[in-house]
Amino acid sequence: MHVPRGERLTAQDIARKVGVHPSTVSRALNPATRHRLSEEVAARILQAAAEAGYVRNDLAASLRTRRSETIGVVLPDITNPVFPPILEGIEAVLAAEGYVAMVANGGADEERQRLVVERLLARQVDGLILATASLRDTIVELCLAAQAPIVLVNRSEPDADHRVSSVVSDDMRGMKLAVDHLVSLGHRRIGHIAGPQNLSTGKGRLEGFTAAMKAHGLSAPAVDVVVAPAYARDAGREAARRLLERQPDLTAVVAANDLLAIGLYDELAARGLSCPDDLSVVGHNDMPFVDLMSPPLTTVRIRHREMGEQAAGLLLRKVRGEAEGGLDVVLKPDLVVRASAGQPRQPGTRP
Amino acid sequence: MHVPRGERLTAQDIARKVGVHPSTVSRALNPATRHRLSEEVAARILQAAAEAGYVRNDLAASLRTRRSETIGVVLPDITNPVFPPILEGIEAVLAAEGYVAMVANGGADEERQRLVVERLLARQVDGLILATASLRDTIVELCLAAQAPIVLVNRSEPDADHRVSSVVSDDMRGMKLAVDHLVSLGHRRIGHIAGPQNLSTGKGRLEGFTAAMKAHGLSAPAVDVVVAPAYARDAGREAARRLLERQPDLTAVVAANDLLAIGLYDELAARGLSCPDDLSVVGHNDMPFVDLMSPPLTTVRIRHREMGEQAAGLLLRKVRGEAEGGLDVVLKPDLVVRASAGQPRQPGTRP
DNA sequence: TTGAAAGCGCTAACAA
DNA sequence: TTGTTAGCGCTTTCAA
Repeated sequence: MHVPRGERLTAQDIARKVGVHPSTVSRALNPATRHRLSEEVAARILQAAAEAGYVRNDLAASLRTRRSETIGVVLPDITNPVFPPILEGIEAVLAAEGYVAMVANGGADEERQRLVVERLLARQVDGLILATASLRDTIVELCLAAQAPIVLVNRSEPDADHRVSSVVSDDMRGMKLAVDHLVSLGHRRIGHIAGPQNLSTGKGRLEGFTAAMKAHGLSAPAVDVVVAPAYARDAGREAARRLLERQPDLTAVVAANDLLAIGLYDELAARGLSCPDDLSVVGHNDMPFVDLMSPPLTTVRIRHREMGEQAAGLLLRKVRGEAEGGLDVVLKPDLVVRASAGQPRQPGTRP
Repeated sequence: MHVPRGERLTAQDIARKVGVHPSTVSRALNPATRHRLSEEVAARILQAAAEAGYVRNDLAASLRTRRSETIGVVLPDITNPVFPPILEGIEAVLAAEGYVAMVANGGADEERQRLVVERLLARQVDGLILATASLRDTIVELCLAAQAPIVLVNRSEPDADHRVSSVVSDDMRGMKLAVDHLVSLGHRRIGHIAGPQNLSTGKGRLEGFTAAMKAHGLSAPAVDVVVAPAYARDAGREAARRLLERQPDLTAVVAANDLLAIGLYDELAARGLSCPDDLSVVGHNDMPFVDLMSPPLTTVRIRHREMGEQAAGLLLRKVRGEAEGGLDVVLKPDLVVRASAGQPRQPGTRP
């Protein structure tokens, strides 16, 4: 065991210094109770505390008040480019309210996620923001059982019983934007590289794609869908390979995610095919720097920072008892037109 | 004020259930003291705790033990692509040791950073990892005064008195790799878009660039340096504009950072110039997806995840009193050759 | 091997 | 307006 470092000053020390009782110090330091003190005493305490460099022990305060002003954030993978802006949004809102974020990378493994959430709960977080992956998992159950306020971000619970709140993008609309754009360019044979079907975004976007195609009177075999097992570049490439083999007639593909679109780029390059001349591509997310790729990716933009802000705001309201039950926030995505989707190649030709 | 949610079980509750004293429960739950108990009692306690779903209140334990097993991580900007892998590395090492990370976005503002660090200190973090920006700031002083163990990551303290430890990349070597590569391609007139000179990476890389050029017998006016005020795309573009105006003879530019290199790409595109035909470009960091840009960026790779791992490991050793004073870890970078640097254009020509 | 007692530093009900 | 008292839930001597 290590030796604890230099003793810190306590409210007792300040009290002694000023000649008041510790509870008076506590009252002076808390803006909400300060007015119950004479201005003169409050001022003397504040000054003495500042002079001595006193810093309150928030742990002790939390133990007493049962509020830690700490929020747990569980991510599956911080290196996935969608999460940093979400985290930034969360952090900004929390900081403005005096809260801090305890961030834990849960990974994809359910068991490890359980552990992470339990550890956060043991640290008495006031609530949790879950950006974890799987659609119906035990983590939500765990939090619910612990009566911890939670908000899901970038995913939602499938069941309509609205036990939990979530902040998501409108995937139906997103896919409609993508498909409408391609159809307006003249495409009729459009494929979809879908995301994992155990994720709400994977399922929702597939649904949105199908609905949008149907709205244009388009259906199989003009349509083909392949499911990628993960939102990852290599999974996208592998899915693209299967899709292009199965349906060489396709003139355009909508990917459920920019990473998958990049995998599709890889496969096109490997086949010596050109985008958009041989195949038009539309992604989803508008993650950073996709405007710099060759060709710049046309994609559906999700405002991730705002997602994080909304999630943190919603959670804080729950923590304070101002919001109850399952309240969903749905953000509107936009289409960002760049250069990866163009007119279809000559009808009937195959690349 | 919100109503505290459902009461949680305490060690007392478990003690009552099993018919032992709370301190016995504590001993059973702690693997380090469990052996001092009869196996039978320990087993009964463990089972009762598991059955009842007991979760220890870590806050109370921390208050008593003066160890929070929590590490504060201060970042200037989580959306900067270098930080997610660093954070991932930190988080992985901490998690393996039972620690969690409290992450706070400090921003660039010193005052706000102070606040953030103070808040973390108040929460009794056992130590801090600072990835914050400025070279000589008050934040380090603040931590030192509070006697909090700290490790700097991706920056170091300039003064050689080695008060603090840091984990950095070997920028001298990184710039040498970049310059050697360009020189071997035939370049003689090479410019540098330097990073902010109040950051150790900005300063170090400029130094490395100058030294590497000198080693080849190259100096002004074959050399020109322009300083970007921030590691950002637009700052890079603006710096590139100044550099290209001032020195149209340059055939190659080394950027102190990939973001700056991207800004340079932007400026080249705006001028209708081609990379690498008109100008060769080498970046620094190898951030995700620069291999997908057009042209794929030749750059110096830094192993950011490992930086995070090393920083966390080093800090944990300090927290445990196993490491003292200023211990620096320097990681070796590599050159990743892609397509943004080629042979120089015809000598004497200007693009 | 287990229990008893004390206290980490703070806040909040209650008293004065 | 301020002090007194008690206790948040845990761990850790000390004693048995």
